[in-house]
Amino acid sequence: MAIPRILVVDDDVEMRAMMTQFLQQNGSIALPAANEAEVRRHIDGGRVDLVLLDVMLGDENGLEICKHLRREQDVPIIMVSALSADHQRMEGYAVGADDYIAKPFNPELLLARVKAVLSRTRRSASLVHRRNTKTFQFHGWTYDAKTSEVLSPTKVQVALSHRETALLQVLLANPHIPLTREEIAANLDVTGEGQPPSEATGRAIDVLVGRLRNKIETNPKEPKILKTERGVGYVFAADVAVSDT
Amino acid sequence: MAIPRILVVDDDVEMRAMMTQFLQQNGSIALPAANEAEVRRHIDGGRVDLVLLDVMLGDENGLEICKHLRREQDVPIIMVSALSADHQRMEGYAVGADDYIAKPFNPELLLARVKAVLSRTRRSASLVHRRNTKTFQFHGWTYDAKTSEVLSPTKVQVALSHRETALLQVLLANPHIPLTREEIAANLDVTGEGQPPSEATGRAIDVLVGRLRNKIETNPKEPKILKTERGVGYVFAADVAVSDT
DNA sequence: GCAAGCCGTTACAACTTGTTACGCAAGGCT
DNA sequence: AGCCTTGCGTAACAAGTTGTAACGGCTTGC
Repeated sequence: MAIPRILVVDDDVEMRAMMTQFLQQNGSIALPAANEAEVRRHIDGGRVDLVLLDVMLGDENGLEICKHLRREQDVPIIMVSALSADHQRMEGYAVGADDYIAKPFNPELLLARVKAVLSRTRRSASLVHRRNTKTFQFHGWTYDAKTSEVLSPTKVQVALSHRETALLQVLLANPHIPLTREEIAANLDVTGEGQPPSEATGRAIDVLVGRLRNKIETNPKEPKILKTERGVGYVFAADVAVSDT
Repeated sequence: MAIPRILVVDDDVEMRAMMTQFLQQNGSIALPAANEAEVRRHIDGGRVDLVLLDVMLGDENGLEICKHLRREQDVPIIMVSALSADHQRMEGYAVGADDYIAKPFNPELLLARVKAVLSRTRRSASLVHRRNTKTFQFHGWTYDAKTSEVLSPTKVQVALSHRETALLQVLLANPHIPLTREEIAANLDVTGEGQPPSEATGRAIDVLVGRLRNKIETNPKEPKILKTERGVGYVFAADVAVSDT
């Protein structure tokens, strides 16, 4: 990320000065504010990556401001307050704060928590776009997670059904790790997005595995990729190379 | 989001039992683990939305595990520890933890912080996930996006197929807006997660609409909810109330 | 009114997918 | 070694899903 812009909201001038100065020394841009109007101006106007919001702001209330912000904004908010009782903290979380830090605090710790919230925001933002854009390669085969297409070593497309695709995804995510039928079933249903609420019972997984083998094993009688772990379950026994697209 | 799946990592059996039980009572799925191997197994295998990670795990170290996970995973991690000195907390944040909670802790506060981290993750992620936490009401009917369940005005569950559910979702997202067959088909495939790459041609949508009407219209011959827009397509003609879950 | 579309509906066929049953193979036990 | 129990592969089946096609009624414009 670029240099983070942090809005410091506190009506105590000294405290605000201390915090802004400290943040700036540690590589952030710190913007001061003392009331809701100023907060709003900054957020609506420029980019703000995180808000450090004091709870007691003269005749205004940080909790209220947080609640208002949450109604329309996803901006990360860390509440800062001398009110450190559990129920007061929980009130902060209840109105949508990402963290709640009691005063007085260790500035280094504040910085650590700011960084934690910022990196969680960043990681989550990039995740979604990446997740479905991967390509898996194993034993010459290719599985494209975006299109759910499977290509044989000779680059011929092979048609897999819903569940076969889901099974392959589960297996690809766990190469060389033996999975029980229960584990497979549970993850299959997750992939299926709740449509079939049936956590497949009986021998369904066995049959499914057999069908997948028929499609992706050169010799289904002697599986090289999807091996049986007697008494346990199944293993995806090939090395998997994952590449972003 | 669907029900959050939380991995509880602690080598103290009682503590782990307390935490898992509490989380489950509060609407999460809690998965127990006691060492890095088990953690890895769960994370690689199934979906895990958040990890509650104890620092002192017999001869293993939660900080190390956290560091390892962060090398390849974006999964949210909350460290839990009896080590509550500032430098110990900061060590937790330094290895990539999203939060650091000192033992002993108030379970309610733990829950609040878990929720805070999860919702930060969710907010930063995408609308797609958010969409699945809602309940839609129209004409006495209820559609729960989480479970894909449909309840009739008399609260009897009605079974919809994959595509019928997908169709209903598309319509619910566009109340009172006439949609062409092409628009519907395109959105159906998005919902279907790329499995059937067929952008349903011909009269498929008509038939699908007919089938859905048979299930959710009091009198399918005279549709009050899913109306036909002659020469255009179809409209979801009921008011929709959306509520978060 | 009448013809041309447009739409509802039924019938059908292709697929998918879980269940059952049968037979073979792998280990364990004596 | 030989037998026996248990687990696994798979073929056959049944239930359900979903797109296509065809027929007939209804609307619309002339």
